[in-house]
Amino acid sequence: MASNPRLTKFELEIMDALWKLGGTAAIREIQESLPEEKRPAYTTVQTIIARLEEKGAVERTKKIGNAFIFKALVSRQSAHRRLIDELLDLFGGSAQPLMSHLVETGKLTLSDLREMEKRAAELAPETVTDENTESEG
Amino acid sequence: MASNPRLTKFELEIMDALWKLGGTAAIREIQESLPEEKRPAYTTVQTIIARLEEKGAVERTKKIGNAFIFKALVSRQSAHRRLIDELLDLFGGSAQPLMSHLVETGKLTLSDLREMEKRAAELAPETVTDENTESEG
DNA sequence: TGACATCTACTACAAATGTCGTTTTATTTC
DNA sequence: GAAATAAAACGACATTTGTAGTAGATGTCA
Repeated sequence: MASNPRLTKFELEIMDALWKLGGTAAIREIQESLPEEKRPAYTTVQTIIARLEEKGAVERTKKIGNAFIFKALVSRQSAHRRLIDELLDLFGGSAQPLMSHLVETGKLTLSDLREMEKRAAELAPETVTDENTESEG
Repeated sequence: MASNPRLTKFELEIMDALWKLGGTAAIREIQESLPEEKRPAYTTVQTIIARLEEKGAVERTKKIGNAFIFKALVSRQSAHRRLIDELLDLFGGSAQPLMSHLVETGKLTLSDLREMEKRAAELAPETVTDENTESEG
């Protein structure tokens, strides 16, 4: 589980581009996949990729023409997990205050919650009926 | 809504100390309220407070002796909101992927969700019965 | 009022981040 | 195999963040 490095916002954006390209791409592809308005210079992307390489977030696989092809080594999933964990840390490690916030600001609706409940129920077969919910044996 | 500035991790920690002290305190108090293991030098706290001042997150109110008393201008609430919004941005603005993650990693349990549901129901009297819940607009 | 304790103001500095430009090297094409 | 092209390597610079030292102002106490 070693590498799940801390990535900056910008690094995340580059990773996101890479993920969207299927997890494997050349620098030029990545650069050109970014929205024109905020498209950094080729060498900027190059620098970021180099840093991502140092951090173990991507690696170069083969060469096509004279360009290296890079592959994502961290998944969107794990990058997201990392972000979330860091946020939770700031909230004292618990997800509840975070939830409250989302509910209070309308970012989470009742039906979102119901969906989640189903999912949680699947993952935790422990689910008890209703009144029966006390102490375990 | 002007001031809800981006704060760094460290700045957040200092703000947290300040909030815990009731939102108003002198630098010395803040510094000494931090856990010994990771207590920065007095002047370090001073520097951070100065930066927080520039960012409009705190202001100096009065003087007691020769020390300034600082007051938090951003609430824990709004600082948290800011953090969450930024995280959500990275998730494409929607809270659901975030939720899924929390559920899947066990950070959120069924009963957490049930709690939240109650809260949501209170906030949104719109609550629909069950089957009636689909598409609109 | 002078010695001492505290603060504030100012300065400094390294590491991380954002953002390239230039030089070198490899590839392709006559 | 030399010119044109594209990419890689390397280096650079401003800003932000983490971290603190020092000098000068201010308050305190005998």
